[in-house]
Amino acid sequence: MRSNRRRYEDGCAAAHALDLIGERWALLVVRELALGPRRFTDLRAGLPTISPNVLAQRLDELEAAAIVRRRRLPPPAAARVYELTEWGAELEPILRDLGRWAARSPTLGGGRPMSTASVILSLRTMFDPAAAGDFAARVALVFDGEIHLAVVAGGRLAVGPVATAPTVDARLAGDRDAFAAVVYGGRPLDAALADGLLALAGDRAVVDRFVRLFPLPAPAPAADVDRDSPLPPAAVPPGPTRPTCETL
Amino acid sequence: MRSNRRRYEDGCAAAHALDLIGERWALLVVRELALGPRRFTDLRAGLPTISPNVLAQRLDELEAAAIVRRRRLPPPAAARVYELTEWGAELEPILRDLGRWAARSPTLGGGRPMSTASVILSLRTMFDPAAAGDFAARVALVFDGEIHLAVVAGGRLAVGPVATAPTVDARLAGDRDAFAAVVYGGRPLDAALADGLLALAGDRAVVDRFVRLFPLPAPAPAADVDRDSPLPPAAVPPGPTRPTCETL
DNA sequence: CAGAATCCCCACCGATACTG
DNA sequence: CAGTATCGGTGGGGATTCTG
Repeated sequence: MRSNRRRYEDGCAAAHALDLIGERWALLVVRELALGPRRFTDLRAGLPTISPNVLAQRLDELEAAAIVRRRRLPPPAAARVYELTEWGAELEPILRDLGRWAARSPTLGGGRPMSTASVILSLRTMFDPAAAGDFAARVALVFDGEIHLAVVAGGRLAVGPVATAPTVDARLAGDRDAFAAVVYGGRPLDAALADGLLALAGDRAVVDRFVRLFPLPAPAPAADVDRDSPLPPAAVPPGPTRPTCETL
Repeated sequence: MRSNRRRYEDGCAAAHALDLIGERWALLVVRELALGPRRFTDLRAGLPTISPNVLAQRLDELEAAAIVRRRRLPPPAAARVYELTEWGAELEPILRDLGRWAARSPTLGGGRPMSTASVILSLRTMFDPAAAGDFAARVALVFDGEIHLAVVAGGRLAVGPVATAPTVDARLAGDRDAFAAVVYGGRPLDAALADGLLALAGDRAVVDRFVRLFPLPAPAPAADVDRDSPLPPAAVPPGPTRPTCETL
């Protein structure tokens, strides 16, 4: 049954990549695993609308492709967890590039819920060194009790989960989506604090600065309404050939 | 009908990217357009197993997403062509990264046919500056009568279609897959020339060197046969947290 | 030749129920 | 908690046909 899996019979390596992670949900499972091992139920929580049978099938396929490894934790936490292999973890930059590209989509709509992994990875994706300058800070983000440490220094950002509460300049806890609305939706921090969706401890000025380090890029032009425009915005020589060697 | 398109209701930008280019065949259509405008029939030739209705639907969706633009060529070539928008063309680096990642797949199998676009893009993907050193050359690759010029200089490669025959050090014409077998399959050039699948003109030594500029990386470890390995190769602290801030 | 329309079929997906 | 079983819906594969 597994043998008649639908495949592109194409020698292109990118097509093979789609054979491995092109099925529905596959890349989002990778996203959910990007910050560390997760249990089956954790994955369901991060992907609220996936069916359990589909998730199980994707995990089987990703394991067969050597992207995901299945592991049983030693007692007493006798749980089964899934984690990325070293090679599978190399998909994270691609995931970031996809996110950075799609952030310019003219059809991107905001306001939809994000998983914790999405929020943390989006910070890695959208961090702007120019916006950071020589700003330096340590900020803790707490969502669903999970602590994530963000360290900004030297125009770089490192952010990810930590096991124990670190010493920080500020700590922001509460609702992921409220946090995303402040960082990406331009919602005032005061508003999120006022309705109790976020709670702040420590240096307020640091947080005010921190949430502005992740600017959204300007969207690309939307699709033209009238199709078959005889002349494109920039004149292009007719025909299927376009020299691309002008870079040398 | 088009309104209930299946979508991830997920605020993550990468999920939105998959809403746009995650459907089956979508990214391969982008691949076929990466080297310039193509007609419907050209696309079918590069994607031999796609159904025409599916291709038409993907083109509609990609156009609605502002990734593809539809254009009617002026007479006398009264043909309709599809081309990437500027924003759509920014998917090419992601396509390359995907190909470079998948080239390490333990389940990558060779020998399947590649479209012309795949072959040319694969050269951009797998070009190794270290292998090139200070080698410099101009090589023409002719597949199905389409001329592609590859220029190697200063540890860089530029390759793409050209309209008219350029002055080159060497010229290789014939079968795409035979060319791929020489570059990626380690097949001796002599064998391909002997079959008549490839024809060489100009400096043979240049071609011998050129085809070695695109080394395949070593594959990643395959999936472990015994699942639930209690201890992974490298000991990992149990639990869903893994600090990732050690880079600072 | 370009591409839209139609048919059938099946694999996949989604949802719910169920079980060790 | 970690999946499996089942069933209905749908989108894709493939073939064919039609039209400009």
